[in-house]
Amino acid sequence: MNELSVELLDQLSQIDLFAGLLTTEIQEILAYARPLTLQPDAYFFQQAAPAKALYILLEGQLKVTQLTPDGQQVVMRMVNSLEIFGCVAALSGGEYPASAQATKTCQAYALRQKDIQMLLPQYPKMAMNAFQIMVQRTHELQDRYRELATECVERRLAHAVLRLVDQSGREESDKIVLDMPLSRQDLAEMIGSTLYSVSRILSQWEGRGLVLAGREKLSVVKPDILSQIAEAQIFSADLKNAPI
Amino acid sequence: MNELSVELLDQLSQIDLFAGLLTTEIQEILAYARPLTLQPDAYFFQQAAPAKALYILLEGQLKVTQLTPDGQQVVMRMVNSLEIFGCVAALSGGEYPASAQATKTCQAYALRQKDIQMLLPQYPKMAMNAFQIMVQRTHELQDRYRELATECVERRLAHAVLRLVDQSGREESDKIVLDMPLSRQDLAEMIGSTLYSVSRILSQWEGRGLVLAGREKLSVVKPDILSQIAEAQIFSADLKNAPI
DNA sequence: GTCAATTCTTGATCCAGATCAAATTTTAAA
DNA sequence: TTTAAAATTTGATCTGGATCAAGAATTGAC
Repeated sequence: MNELSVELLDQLSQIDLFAGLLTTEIQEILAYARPLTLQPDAYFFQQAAPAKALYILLEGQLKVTQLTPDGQQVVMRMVNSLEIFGCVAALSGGEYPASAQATKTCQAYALRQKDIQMLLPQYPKMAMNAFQIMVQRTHELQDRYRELATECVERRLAHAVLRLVDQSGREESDKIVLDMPLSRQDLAEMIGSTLYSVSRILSQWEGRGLVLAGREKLSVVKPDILSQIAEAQIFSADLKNAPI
Repeated sequence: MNELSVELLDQLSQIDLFAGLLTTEIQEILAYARPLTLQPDAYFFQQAAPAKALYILLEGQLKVTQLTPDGQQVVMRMVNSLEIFGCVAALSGGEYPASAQATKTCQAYALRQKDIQMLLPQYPKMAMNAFQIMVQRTHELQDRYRELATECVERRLAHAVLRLVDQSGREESDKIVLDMPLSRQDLAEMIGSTLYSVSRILSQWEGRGLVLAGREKLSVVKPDILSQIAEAQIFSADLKNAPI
């Protein structure tokens, strides 16, 4: 349909789903895609809605969350540029198991389920990529599950922050800035804790010069120490009786 | 290679991975598979070993576990007859993210990674199935993650027991028997708790006539009440002050 | 600027469930 | 049958982190 710019195509070929495909093939596939823009806080889809489309995020950021029957929220995943989400829709078809809500202004492509079903057999390479992505996703989720089952809140928070740094950290001279609105509540929902516990730990980290925390802002000053906390080389508790 | 019996082929066609395939196709695929038998407690593969094969469980049962750096175990999944496991190996190739240990005598087929890579494009239907299975797996894992993040031990245990009932419960006249060695420790590892907490809850359930618990044995007498506990319709705590 | 709405901090308290410590029961092996 | 090993129960205690409560800081609207 629409002609895609060279830069855009260059971006698109970086998407895992399209790895190894020719740009002409990507164009053929995207002929079926519908572009859309969402403002922060808007939803791509809501939990339990019929899964109609898979999305490719071009620009922006969003979170995938599940709501429990009693209203608690759990953040399953943060999605960044050039990642796909709503994969369940791709084939299984049922309902979205979670909601997807923009945390920044988002530009994305939507691929309808019936188009995907038609396209996947036509582009086996893409099917393989999709499979690969799901395996990867399961793998990550397993790690987080183990983390939640066995690690204390401080370590889980360290892991979560480091993951965010990896995914969307912008390096400045003396720190790594997380360019997104990120409340204590958000962090708590990522690690299965409460905003109070997160606040306490961040305050303590800030006191030790590991991070800079503001209202819905966070920068990491010493990622290496954070890694040590995440990997249990060091406990904050150890510092209490540490020699000066 | 080997001729497969009619009964076996009938069983095999029930496997999700082979859904929609012709029995001749299944035979072609399984020509590449290597059959193997494992005694209880033996490992199909260990965590961090190079992922060389995907397995199809014909008969028996096993558990997929992750070990934390400090030696705690987490049960990621119980695998029953006609399910596949070690899917990571199928494509991504890296290392097994978990170990697979037989809990009963197991009969399985192993499909080597290189054979899978060759077969998948040849049988697009199978590739679709594999994808579907991974989506399903992710879905389940998400649910368990949310459960772990938000629910109390008693409810998580109820969920876990009901899942086991679904997967491998054998119905008797007055109860549903879980035909597998199942220690308090095993259950604890499935829900991210301790054997002490599990023991206390099972004792309490037994006192209320919901289950029959023995050494490495468990039967469910009132699955409906267990469902209510799992879904928080009822709390054990409520009973303390309940009218007689 | 002022005001109101959010978000965040921090102290105080509480509790589910982990940990510890002994029995006790079950099972299997000698 | 005796005995030892493993699994389980159950009481006692402890504690990480949730919950509650009350300000303080930040932000945006007017």
